[in-house]
Amino acid sequence: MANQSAQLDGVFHALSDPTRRAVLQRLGKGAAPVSELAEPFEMALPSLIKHLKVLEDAGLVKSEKEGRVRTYELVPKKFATAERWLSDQRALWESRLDRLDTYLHALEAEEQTKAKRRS
Amino acid sequence: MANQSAQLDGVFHALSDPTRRAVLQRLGKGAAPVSELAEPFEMALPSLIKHLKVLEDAGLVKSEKEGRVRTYELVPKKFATAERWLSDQRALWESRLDRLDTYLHALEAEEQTKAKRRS
DNA sequence: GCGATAGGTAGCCACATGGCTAACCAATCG
DNA sequence: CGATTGGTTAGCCATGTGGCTACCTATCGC
Repeated sequence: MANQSAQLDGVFHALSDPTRRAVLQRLGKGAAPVSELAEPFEMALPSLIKHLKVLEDAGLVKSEKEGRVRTYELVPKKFATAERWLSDQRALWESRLDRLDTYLHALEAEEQTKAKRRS
Repeated sequence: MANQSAQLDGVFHALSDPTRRAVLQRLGKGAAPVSELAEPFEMALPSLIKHLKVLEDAGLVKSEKEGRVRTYELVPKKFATAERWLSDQRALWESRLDRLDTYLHALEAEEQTKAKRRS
């Protein structure tokens, strides 16, 4: 778990590009060689290969070469890094809103007490 | 929901920087003015303000100015955009793995049938 | 061995990003 | 009013990113 933050940088950056997200989406349906991954896009091969490198550096994807074909596949575990950060974040503000809610209810209850005293 | 993809670009890009994630984390505990958000960081004010702009452009955060103080607060709804993409992704490959699992079990069952036939 | 196929490298370019300083508002305070 | 405080704008710089073309390498099929 060394340098969680740097990992998040890489993962989120990798996800911030539509081409790369499309590649991931494709890989969600199963492993595929470079040529197949490249097929849906207009761009030149080297451009796509750069994207694949970004994804692999981020750890979202891994590849292996057999003969002249390199096959890529998803590393689902890595997605969890991002998901965890987001859900931790949500837990943070949700708990705050809960406390706020509790506080507001407490206030309201107090108001009612006062109202009764006044009546 | 116009141009989902461009939104994801912005959100994920905004999340890909440790400073910005730290700011979000801080805002998870409640709204805060610029000066308070800037306090934990070494960097010059204008640099941090750029980060705040990125966050606001991505829609993760909103701000309002009162007097000379600008207060920022979280827009939790926006996080859902990212979370949804990730969980959709996961649903995709999980269903695939399920099918694969089913397939493997089917294969195994068939093998056993054959084995019985052979015996 | 030779040509076709699959991929990879190098190097270029335009533009975006993240940092800075300096100078500039615009409220407040005394 | 004048100084201070809280932000903001402008503009500079180095580096990163995403695209390209051109060329190179390695395997495969015949």
